[in-house]
Amino acid sequence: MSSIPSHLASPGGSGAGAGNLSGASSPTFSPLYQQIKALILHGLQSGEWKPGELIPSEIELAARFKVSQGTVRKAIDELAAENLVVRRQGKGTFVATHHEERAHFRFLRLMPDVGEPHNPENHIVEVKRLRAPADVARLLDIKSGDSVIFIKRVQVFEGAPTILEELWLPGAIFKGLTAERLAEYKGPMYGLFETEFGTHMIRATEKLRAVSADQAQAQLLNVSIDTPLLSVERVSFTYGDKPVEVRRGWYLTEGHHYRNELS
Amino acid sequence: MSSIPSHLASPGGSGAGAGNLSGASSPTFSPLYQQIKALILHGLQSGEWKPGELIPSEIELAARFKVSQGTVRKAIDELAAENLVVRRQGKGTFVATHHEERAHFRFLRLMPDVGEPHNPENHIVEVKRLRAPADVARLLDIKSGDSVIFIKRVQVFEGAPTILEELWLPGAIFKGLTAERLAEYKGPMYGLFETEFGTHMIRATEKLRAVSADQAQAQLLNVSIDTPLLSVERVSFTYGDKPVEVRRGWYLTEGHHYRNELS
DNA sequence: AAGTGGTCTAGACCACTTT
DNA sequence: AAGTGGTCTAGACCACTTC
Repeated sequence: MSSIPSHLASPGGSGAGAGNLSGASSPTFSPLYQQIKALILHGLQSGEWKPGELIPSEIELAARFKVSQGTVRKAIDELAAENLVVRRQGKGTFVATHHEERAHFRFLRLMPDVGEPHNPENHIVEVKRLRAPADVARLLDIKSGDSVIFIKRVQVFEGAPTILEELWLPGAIFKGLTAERLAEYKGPMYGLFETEFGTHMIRATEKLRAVSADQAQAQLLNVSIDTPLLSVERVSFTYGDKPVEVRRGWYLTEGHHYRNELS
Repeated sequence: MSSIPSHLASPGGSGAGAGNLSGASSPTFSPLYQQIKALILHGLQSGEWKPGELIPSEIELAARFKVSQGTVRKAIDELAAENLVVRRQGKGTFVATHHEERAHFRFLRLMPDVGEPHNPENHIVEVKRLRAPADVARLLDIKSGDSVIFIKRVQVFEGAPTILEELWLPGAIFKGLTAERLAEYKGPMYGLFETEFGTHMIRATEKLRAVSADQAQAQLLNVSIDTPLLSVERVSFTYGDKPVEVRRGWYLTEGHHYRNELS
């Protein structure tokens, strides 16, 4: 099912001079490598190459798209910079996956104040289907009242309950997700989403606040009411900037902190 | 500091071991463009080109370093990706500066929940010299007891006190910094550091926690005691990963949030 | 030995800015 | 018109991995 891309309208390019400026209005150009990038992105989005798999070599892509290897290289360079693919010298270029040590801590920012980061235990508190509240629906870009999966869980670090999270997932995508499947799954939840539901998270936005633990939160985290908690509201996106998860977390930050790098 | 920046041109001695290009495999090698990047970085660090200034063109740098323009380009690409320089087509490549709208919100992550971000008013509470406590000294990579400048300030957004900050700066670098100068200065403090003290921040690490306001903090922020505050501990670095600021902030997050992008 | 990504070069042309 | 960064090409060679 190799889709031969339609002709790329290249403004530049040496040799065959296709570059035209004489047209009255040239509203949009994009560089050739951006068009190539979009084509590769489409291959990722459509599932032509799945997470963990090898994509065609630069030379092969260059031949397929009828451009030079250097142009393919620049396209892949950007995809690699965005963590969508991973280059491995001598082996090839792979679709990024959450089933890697490398990706584990990209979305888990809570670190122990001393010592090495550890993988949390996962305690599922509740899983149910319900109709999306207005605020969640807006964030997920679905209609208010559409079916969503609601998950409540507690993550335990070294025996201490530390993170309480509530997740809302679009029911249309995550149909069939059960508490049992979640409970038995080892590793990051994004790995499960990727493997079982074909939905690969690529980026997220977060809003952080300091709040006081209410009665229910205090009980689940085994602290007293009004303990300060770090509130983290996350919206995660898959290819095409499509939102696929709303996650509200409350982090206990005694002995842990949320790390961030500014550059 | 004792090197002569203007004679980077001769390839013979530059880089100490970076001499030949066609070199056989040696224990340590770095790609040419990384060596060029290091040389340009040295020009930035040594003050040969100051923030806001134009650096030599790619062609000129290529001639100076005796490499191709493409190699210089790749070196500058990385520097631009790290926000150390800014490329402007048709004009040239400029040293990054904090005196730009563009940079203003790179280190100010607190955003209003609704509406556009606004520039805060700056209220200096206290400025004094003192001896570095052990924890601050460790973070600043100086000796405990060395002179540091201590600054306490409150930032006011739209009339509401929102951020309380305490800064520790190495006395050796920020000699002569006074409350008056701070109070009268408009714009981001990093702009002042850059212009008046020749110290340009390039990156920072932060640790975030949720805490309860103590008596003094509550009073300065005009909230009741035990109000949850977002605690932000920042260490800022200049060229060469040298720490030059420790900043401890307490953010009021009612009506504001700390935004973060994960990718 | 063959295939992959990584580096480096040289040259061409384009888009943008200033002179 | 001249200079700058931006794009694109073609070819060479290197380093790493696998066969």
